[in-house]
Amino acid sequence: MNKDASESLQKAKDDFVGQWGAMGSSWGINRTMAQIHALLLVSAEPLSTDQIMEDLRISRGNANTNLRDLVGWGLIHSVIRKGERKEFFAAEKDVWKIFCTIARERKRREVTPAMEVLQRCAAESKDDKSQEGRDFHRQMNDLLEFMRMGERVLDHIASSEESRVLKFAARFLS
Amino acid sequence: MNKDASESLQKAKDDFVGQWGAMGSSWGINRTMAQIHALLLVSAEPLSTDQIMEDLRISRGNANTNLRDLVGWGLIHSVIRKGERKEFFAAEKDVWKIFCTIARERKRREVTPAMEVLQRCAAESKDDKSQEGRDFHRQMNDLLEFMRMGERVLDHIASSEESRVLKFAARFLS
DNA sequence: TTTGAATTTCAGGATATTCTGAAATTCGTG
DNA sequence: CACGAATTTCAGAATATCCTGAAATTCAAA
Repeated sequence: MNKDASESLQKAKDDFVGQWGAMGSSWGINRTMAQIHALLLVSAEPLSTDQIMEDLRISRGNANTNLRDLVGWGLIHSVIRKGERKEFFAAEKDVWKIFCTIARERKRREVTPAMEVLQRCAAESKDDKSQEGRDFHRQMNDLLEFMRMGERVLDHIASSEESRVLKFAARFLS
Repeated sequence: MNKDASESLQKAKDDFVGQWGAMGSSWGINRTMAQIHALLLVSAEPLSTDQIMEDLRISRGNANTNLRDLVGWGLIHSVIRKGERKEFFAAEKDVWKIFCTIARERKRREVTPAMEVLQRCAAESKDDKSQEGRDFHRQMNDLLEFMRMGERVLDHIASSEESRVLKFAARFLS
């Protein structure tokens, strides 16, 4: 992963990349994507597609697809080096920024569509006066309201300074 | 799903169950499990395995496995009716409680193991004095610290009254 | 415009996950 | 006990997801 790293450091990095990749699955992220992200997270220098292929023993197609997806998420970006023809990739390393990016993207990809479903189901049952109907409508609205609140809080967190959020968290915990 | 529900209400419920199931995938939950949960969430009465099989058109084995998993998550519980031999299932419907349950379980199943990995990687690189080594160690610790903070906040949220949390959220948002 | 390195695409193969259905087991009841 | 309803288990089938490798495409440099 980096020729300068000592053997034991290299082992620790490989460990991280491997484990982080395995974790990806349970988070609904494919293994390769999580591994590439982990690899770039602990790489001192930007890496080329070929370096990533070699390091993780994966095909070019696989590397390319997942790199594009990671760029799409905003978790990595490409780096162009003077005089070099090929593209390199580097990960955002600031944990707070990573968190905000993931929160923003998961909201866009998963939370918003879910809320649209709830919205529609609530609307469809608005005029049903039976007990069943009222209960269902209530349940949809409860879920909706909860998610709206969560969304607002996350938006606010993601658009605040880390220090301000931490200060608030500290106050909350005390 | 319930013989009393009007046709349009029935359609809204089916819509919810179907869509919620599809959503499950992107949240790393299998479709059937999400569907069963959705079905029980909007069912006025507890349902038996056979009713669930019929409603969702799934096999007994599938129904049984996923019901057990949902019980394991604490999202549903079985209901024994006097004089009835078979088991019925009902979902917790309070949104706040559902949230706390999911937060607790995902923490146990996903966050804690991830933190153990980070902990180990940080330890393995503690004595490496190279720049590479220091950077890696720092990165592991940053991630770890961030997750610890998140964990503490979530724990605190999940063990507080909903009203207290909402009050704090309101203050944060203002 | 030509050349070839770099990147992208995607059909088909490889894996992983989920589901079925029936047999095995459990367990309340007579 | 013996019966049979209810539940559990699990091998194999069905499906969904991911990966490979090679051909097609893009694009900078000459």
